[in-house]
Amino acid sequence: MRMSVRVRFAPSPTGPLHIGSARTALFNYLFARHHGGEFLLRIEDTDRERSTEASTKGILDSLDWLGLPRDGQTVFQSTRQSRHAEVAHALLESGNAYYCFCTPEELQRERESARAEGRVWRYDGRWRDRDPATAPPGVKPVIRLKAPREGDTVVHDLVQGNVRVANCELDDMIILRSDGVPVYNHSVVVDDHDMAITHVIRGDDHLTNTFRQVQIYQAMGWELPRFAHLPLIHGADGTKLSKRHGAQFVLEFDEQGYLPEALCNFLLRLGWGHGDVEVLDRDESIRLFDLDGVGRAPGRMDYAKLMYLNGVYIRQADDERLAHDVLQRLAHRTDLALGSKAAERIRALMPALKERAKTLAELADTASFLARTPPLPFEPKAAAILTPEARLMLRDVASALAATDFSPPAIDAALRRFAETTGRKLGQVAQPLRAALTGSTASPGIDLTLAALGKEEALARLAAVA
RNA sequence: GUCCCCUUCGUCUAGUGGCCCAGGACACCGCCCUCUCACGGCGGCAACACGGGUUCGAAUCCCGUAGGGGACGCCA
Repeated sequence: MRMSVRVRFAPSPTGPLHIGSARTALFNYLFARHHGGEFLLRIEDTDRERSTEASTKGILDSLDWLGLPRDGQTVFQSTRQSRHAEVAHALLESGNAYYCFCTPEELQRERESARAEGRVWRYDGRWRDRDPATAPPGVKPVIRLKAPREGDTVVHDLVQGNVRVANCELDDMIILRSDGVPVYNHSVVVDDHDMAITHVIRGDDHLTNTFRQVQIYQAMGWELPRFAHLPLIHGADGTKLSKRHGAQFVLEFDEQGYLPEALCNFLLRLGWGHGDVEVLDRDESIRLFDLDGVGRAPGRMDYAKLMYLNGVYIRQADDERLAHDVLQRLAHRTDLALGSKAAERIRALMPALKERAKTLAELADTASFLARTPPLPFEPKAAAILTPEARLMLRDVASALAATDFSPPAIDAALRRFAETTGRKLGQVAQPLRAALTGSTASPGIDLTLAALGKEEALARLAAVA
């Protein structure tokens, strides 16, 4: 019988959801859906010092924004500490773990002097076989795993291949702290086992932890999950992604006007490939995604490519959705008159507006002229176009326009006729018009722009400059 | 320092011994379309890290070297 796939995303709530974590979540989600399995969320909040509820909420919000719904209840690791301790004691009883009475200070000292002499330091297992009765008084012990000292530990990684390390390189790890709180590497194993996780898909930074985790599975006689370690995401210069590289948290991308589907598409293609496919929607991603397409080298963040994809998705997006977002982004602007008329104009011009925007922020910006009242602020280039001659011409254009029903085809016909009869090129008419109407030198087609403004507003704007 | 991993155009990748003097996408540069800006179309620039093997034949297999990354906590 084949067990159905069960994966989990396990962030620690110590800050906003990072773009790298978002990709890990995405890959887990796609893998689960592709195989008809389940995608669970576990919040690893055992570090009480650094974990915050605000971070947990931020993670949930980020996952929702990305469109990654979870199956089942969210597991909070902190609620499972007694279970973790129970397993640690079971290991103690089966002889696979032991009490160690070394103090943190003692170990710290040894580590430092080893480092100073350029030696590698590992815990030597001095309490492995020592009688706890000989323990110094007043020292609360930790529990350490009695790890094998001979042979190798091997991880059969679905992405990285078979990775092997000699057991003599690994020391006896602490699984339960002296205060009874379990250690991460131990909690993870117990939780993954209890949650019946079949595939552990996580960042590459956990690969070396995996050896120690495997030792716990083996000591407990538990079946191993399959592991898949995803390469990390770096900044454009190949170093660890940080603030100076640009946005790095999921909700920052939201603020900057990226669509979740664009970010997901970008993240998927960073470190995963399937022939020549570049643009994949969610259904297609689920259909094609599998671990064998994941590369092994770390990827670099490429904001230009993200922006390109964002443009693709904006063009495909529903007009109403975009208009709604634009209105929200414009809501705080005090220089605009955001009434129902403005909203109507923005809706009307959205099909043309979205053709030329790469982000929602840019979309809002290019739509903002529709929500102004004359006199408009003019960009320098636009002001330069509005020469006295141009303004004079605009009077005649206005009366030609006034005679139409203000539908785009009628406007287009009237403008072409005007240009022809006055011996001008269409551009010589359209550009001054655009400047007067929008305050800018770039906008959607002049016929669409005029129609979206409506006859009354358009003529008022022309009158204001003529 | 020790251990582990990685290495195809600037970036993401296709490529699993002959189909590759290496394909696609983004970026960049030209041209076309055109009332502006975008979109779109056409074209261009540009890579198998290096050195040794194995083989009739290597981007693909093996070994070194170099560079990059990650892990080495009573953090997660």
